[in-house]
Amino acid sequence: MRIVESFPEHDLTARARLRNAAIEIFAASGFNASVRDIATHAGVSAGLITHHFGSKENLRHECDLEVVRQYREIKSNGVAMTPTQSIAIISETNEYAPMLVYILRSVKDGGLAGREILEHMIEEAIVFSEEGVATGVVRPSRDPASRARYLVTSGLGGILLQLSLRAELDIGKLDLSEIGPIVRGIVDDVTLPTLEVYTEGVLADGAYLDEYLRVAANQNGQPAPRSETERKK
Amino acid sequence: MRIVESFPEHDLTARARLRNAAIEIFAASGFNASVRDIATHAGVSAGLITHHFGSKENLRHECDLEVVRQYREIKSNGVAMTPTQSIAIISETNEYAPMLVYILRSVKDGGLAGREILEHMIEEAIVFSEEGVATGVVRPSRDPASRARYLVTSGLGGILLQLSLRAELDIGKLDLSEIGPIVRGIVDDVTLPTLEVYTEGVLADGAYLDEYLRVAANQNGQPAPRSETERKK
DNA sequence: GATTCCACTATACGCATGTTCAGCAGATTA
DNA sequence: TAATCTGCTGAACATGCGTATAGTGGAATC
Repeated sequence: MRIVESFPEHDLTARARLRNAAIEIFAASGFNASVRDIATHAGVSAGLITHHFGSKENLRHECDLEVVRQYREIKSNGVAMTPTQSIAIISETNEYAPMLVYILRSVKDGGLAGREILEHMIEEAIVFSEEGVATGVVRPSRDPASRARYLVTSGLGGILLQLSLRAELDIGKLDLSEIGPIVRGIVDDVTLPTLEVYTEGVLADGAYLDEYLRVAANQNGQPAPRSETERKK
Repeated sequence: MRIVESFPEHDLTARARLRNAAIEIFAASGFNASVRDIATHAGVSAGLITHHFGSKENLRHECDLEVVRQYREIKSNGVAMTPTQSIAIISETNEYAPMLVYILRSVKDGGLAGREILEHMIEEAIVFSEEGVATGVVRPSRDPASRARYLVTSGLGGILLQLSLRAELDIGKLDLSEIGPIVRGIVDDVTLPTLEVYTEGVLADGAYLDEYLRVAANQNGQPAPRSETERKK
């Protein structure tokens, strides 16, 4: 007996193995990796990729979907937390390394998977912040959505930047087994200053914030409202 | 009469015009732009680039040097400030758009110019923080160097991430005249949450920080000291 | 005025890429 | 057993890339 619908059910098909090989190569070598490299790594010929996926772009798209699915699956078991913590936890399981690096690369250059996961993290941060405010752990904000977006993008962006400096993400191949220690090193370095800033702030008093609020209140149309309209689209 | 040493003095030489065209194209289209595109934009043939610079890599290197030089020149007039403020100020002058985007792109993919400028910003943040502590504007930190690095990388990384989302930095050409408004929009959106976090923090009390300090003090060798040794290299 | 020099162009070479296509081997079907 | 189907291969094609090279025209030098 044979399975007619080839793809959605069990993922032991050659097609799925090909896609997983692609995820690994994309993670290790970046999204400019050649289809020949992917095919070689999967032990098949280059033409088979076109045969199964039609084009490299389609293959990339299916990798995106699969990676997002994996991420959601992992995340569904745990509680909502800060992106730094999520990355730290995921980086502890070596099996997740390809997915993790794929995601980081995708976030960095604005890929579909990266956008999706980033927005997911922001949504997560919003509810996490609301809950924290309700239980008295987190301070309320004048603009909770903006703060959530800021905290997520700066947290994740900072890690990405440090990763660019430590791992040579952009040049040549990357040994996926090295990514765990590197990420954990970054998280370690970042934890103390993050906690300091999150609990004590950086500025000694509220002069700058008060000044900004005063200016923003006076000019009702510049620049705070501009940022609001821009945020909507 | 003719100038023998062609390059360092006044920058009206064809070679310099070629390099400036390269900076503009790299900024508009990314570092994968072809030498033919650069040559066309400069109104010359592709072979001339090889003739003057030897290789595309060398051209890129000279662009890096020039952009860093321009950045230092602009910065030398002003006071040290946070990277977000620096970017905001530079983004207000349209003339600087190519340099600004070139820098942002270079930081994003770990280029020489990006690394140099990032380290420069961190050094700047350290002295700025020291001065602030001395005058009572900035709170002292348990690890000032780590905090400076954290603040710079998260600030700049966050802007880069938001830029990836708003401008299609990675796909196709970018209209350099649009970058000013986009960057200013990002800065506007980020200013309030930044000021909030910097003056009030995010967490309501010091429980998490105290807990971290207690754990770090107990295990003298893990993980805080690890991060110290890693930071040194 | 003849010669040398040099910025510059046009063409072409070698290479890597994504994709196409004719064909093959083995399982399935008749 | 014969026919069919299909996952798969190997070679080839078109394209875009960085670079090498031969050649040209006009200025500088003698």
